[in-house]
Amino acid sequence: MRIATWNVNSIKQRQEHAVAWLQETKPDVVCLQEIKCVDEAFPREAFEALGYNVAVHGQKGFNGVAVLSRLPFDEVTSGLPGDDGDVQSRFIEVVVSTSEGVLRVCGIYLPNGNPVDTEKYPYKLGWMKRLKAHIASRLSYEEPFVVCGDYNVIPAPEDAAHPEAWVNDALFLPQTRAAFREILNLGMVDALRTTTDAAGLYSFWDYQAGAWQRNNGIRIDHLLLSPQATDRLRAVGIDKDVRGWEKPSDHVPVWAELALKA
DNA sequence: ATGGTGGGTGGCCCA
Repeated sequence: MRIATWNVNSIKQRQEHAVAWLQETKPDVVCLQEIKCVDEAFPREAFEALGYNVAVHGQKGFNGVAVLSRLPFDEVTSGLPGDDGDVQSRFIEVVVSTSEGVLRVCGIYLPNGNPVDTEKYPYKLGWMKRLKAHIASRLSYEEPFVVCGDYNVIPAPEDAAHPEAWVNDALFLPQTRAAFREILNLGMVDALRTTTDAAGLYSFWDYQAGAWQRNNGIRIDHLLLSPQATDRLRAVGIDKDVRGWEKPSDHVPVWAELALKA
């Protein structure tokens, strides 16, 4: 079972890329972020034609998350618990049944948090606190469970080509990294980092200043695994070549292969 | 070097 995450930066702009990438890599479950459209405008037919079930939690213009799955959804819920006043569409959770039991997947678009001297940074930290509480609650189920998406967190200096450029940024501030570590300390495992300590593995390159051409990247798209999912982890990858396609997203897909038969 | 680029919207915000 291959589970992938990809911030597409507008599904309308990236529909053809998404179809080509799905046909090439055939993931079983895909979490998409920054779809930037309302539910009704999501091009679900394009993905249904490839055999995917589609769950969407959209929003006009900004944010928006979706899940594509070859297996039917047993459950779909959206909205991160803990703040009824939060109207931003950044969280969706699904459950599918494999031949070896259930798999729970949360797709997240964690707030960016910049500029840090505005209300945006406390919103990010509050969102991370709510995410931690939700994950803690789900871990009690003792299921294979994956929380993947655009975390907008650079976990460590080796996850940036130029870490010194990020020291005052919401993606790398000590408080941000500490909040991310608190989630790991619950028992969640960073799929990529548990398989390699290599530096220079990135998932995002800014559109500006030739960041892609200079390989000035950061690793901010992550798959965090419950202990029961970690036990089944077989491979992790970053589909870096997608960043070199015509009119790309600024993020590329990241995926994990779990030993779970559909 | 306080710009640069690319997505949304609607007469600027967000990343």
